[in-house]
Amino acid sequence: MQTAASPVISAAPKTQAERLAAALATLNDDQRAAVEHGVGAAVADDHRPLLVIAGAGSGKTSTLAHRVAHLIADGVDPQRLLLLTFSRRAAQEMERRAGQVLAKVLGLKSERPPALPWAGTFHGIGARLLREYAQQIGLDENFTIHDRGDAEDLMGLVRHELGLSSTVNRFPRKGTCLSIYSRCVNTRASVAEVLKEAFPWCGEWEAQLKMLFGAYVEAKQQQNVLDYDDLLLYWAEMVAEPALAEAVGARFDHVLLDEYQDTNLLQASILLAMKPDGRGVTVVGDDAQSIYSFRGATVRNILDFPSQFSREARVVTLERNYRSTQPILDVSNRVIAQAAERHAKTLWTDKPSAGKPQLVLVPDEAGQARWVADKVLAHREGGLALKSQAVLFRTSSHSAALELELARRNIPFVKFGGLKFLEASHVKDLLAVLRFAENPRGRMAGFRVTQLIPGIGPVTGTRLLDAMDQAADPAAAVRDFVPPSAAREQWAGFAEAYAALRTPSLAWPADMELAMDWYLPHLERLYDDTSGVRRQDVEQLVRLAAGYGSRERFLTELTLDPPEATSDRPGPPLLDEDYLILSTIHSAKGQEWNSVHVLNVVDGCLPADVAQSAHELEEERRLLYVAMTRARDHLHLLVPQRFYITQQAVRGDRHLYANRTRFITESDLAGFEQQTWPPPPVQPPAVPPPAAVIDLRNRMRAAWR
DNA sequence: AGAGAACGGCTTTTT
DNA sequence: GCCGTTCTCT
Repeated sequence: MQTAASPVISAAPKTQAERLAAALATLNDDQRAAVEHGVGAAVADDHRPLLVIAGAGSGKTSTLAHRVAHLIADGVDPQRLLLLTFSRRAAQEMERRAGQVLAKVLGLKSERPPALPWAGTFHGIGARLLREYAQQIGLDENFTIHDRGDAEDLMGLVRHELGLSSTVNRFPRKGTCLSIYSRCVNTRASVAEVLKEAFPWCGEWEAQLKMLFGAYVEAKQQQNVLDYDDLLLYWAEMVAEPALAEAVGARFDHVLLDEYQDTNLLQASILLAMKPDGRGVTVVGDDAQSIYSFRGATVRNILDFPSQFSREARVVTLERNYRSTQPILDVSNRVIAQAAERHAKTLWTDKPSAGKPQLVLVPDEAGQARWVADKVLAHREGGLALKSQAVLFRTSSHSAALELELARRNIPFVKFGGLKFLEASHVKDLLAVLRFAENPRGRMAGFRVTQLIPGIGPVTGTRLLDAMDQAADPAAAVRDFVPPSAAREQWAGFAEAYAALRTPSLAWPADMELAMDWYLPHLERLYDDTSGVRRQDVEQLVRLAAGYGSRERFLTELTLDPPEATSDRPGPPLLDEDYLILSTIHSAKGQEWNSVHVLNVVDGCLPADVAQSAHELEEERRLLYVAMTRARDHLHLLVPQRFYITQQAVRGDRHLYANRTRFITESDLAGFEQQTWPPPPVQPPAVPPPAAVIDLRNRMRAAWR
């Protein structure tokens, strides 16, 4: 993006105005329009909200970072700048990039550019604001946060207590119940509407579900816990009060939101309540990349944005792509061109092309794994670091065969998405100990901890929690509790550890050592065959703990932003080590690599066979589009022709003959270099069909009859 | 009665 | 590999 060397650039700019001009010169006209909107004396009276439609690879992050830097250089206090991103990783990246621009513009040498204290995810910022305003909204500021697993377990418990687990016709499972509840909250729709739209097979249970959700909400309140949805819901309800909306809104001069296409109605209502006239609001997104509707996100937010505020928004569209070659854009554009409703745009580039993307037919998943591993190594020979290559897939399990192949060939990799570190039961165990100390009223954590002690089962565990509900001093209640005789000895140790963890003078991360000392013997006993790796995870957690200021911060931030890669491989790779990226398409959002492989580009995988409605299928199309547009120079789509189904044990192993994804039509094929691997034999060997099949397997069985 | 072992069924994507 | 149910042992 650097402009051609010119005499003006050759001398370092002296004044801030010159440095600012130099920074802006690196942007194209549309990007510059987005960066400068309403900033600076000339246009300072333009208070329209700003919508930036940013196509894939159009320099969105750079544009947003420049805008942030520009605002700060113009005098906006970084404390008064709210930057909402989709993930914490994205927030950190934005802070880093804005910092770089700022350092240049302000002419900083060794001083650090100002930090962005209010950059984070919707959920993370929500948690911070709610703790700060807790007293004003009748919340106990020491609340703990339930992750998806905890929330499901609590839902399951309430479901059981209401007698819904023993219904004759099966009542929806706890995970389904939570999904329905969550969708109601995030889309602001009634149970009836959500059932009709998204869970038609649960339609008969509307009345019971409402009762269940009421009891679930009460249980959360009694235990002083919030779930993910509550972080948005309480925030939204808070700013629905005019006085609080005014107070919270006035803290921020500018609100910038990234990935707006993946926000839901609840999030849009928060934004609207905080900034009803849209002044200082910037949202950036691409409706063609909306892939989170299963979480309640709606493309309507971005489509309707221009007319939501009391002032009409200004719309800037970024269509020039700086990432991919034209042949990659051509096939990607064709995939998305079929989409039903969108802000129409066609990406273009002047980046020189390096041949067509490949569409590779392989016999099966094992062949796919071998082909990809070969190609990855070939690219590395050609000078591409492993880190600049990625393998993307729709579903976490799709990479299983590839992971085996990579391990076999000693190709290091890190996998993003799928099962998280935090979902491993031993990690949950240890965190539950800390959470139970942080919030003694939290029954999910408490219950989990009690079950670790031999001789304590569900009944005794519940009895303890009931006793603690009545008690003024939780540690004393634990100490005085009389467990069954089988658990007497273990109990004393637990009571001691719990009391230590509740000591107010305890200085983090000493808690972590205490909790680990108590937990490790239980880990050895519970997971004797796998305790080695699990122990490493626990140690990893202890190391992680030192990076946080307090127990509360550690628990909150870990829940809201869990480490993304699991460590069943040897720990996080060292920074200087090279490794291949494996990622679900969802987790690949916003990223780019020099070479991208997409696995299982077949009907049933992409689109996933669970996607049935027209609306769901459209989202699958966008997923493929997102995957393809991650590639800079090389794109390889893999089509295994046979697909083994091992999960349905009913009939043993079966395989299906798969078809190329329906999103790439016959006429789209011209855009690809098609390859079949292994190459068909030059002269097909004429193997005559056997006259009679000799059934060796039967002989083997017969030998024992 | 309550704890713990054993078995059968199912598995998208994530803050 | 995990969840929920059923079976068995103390």
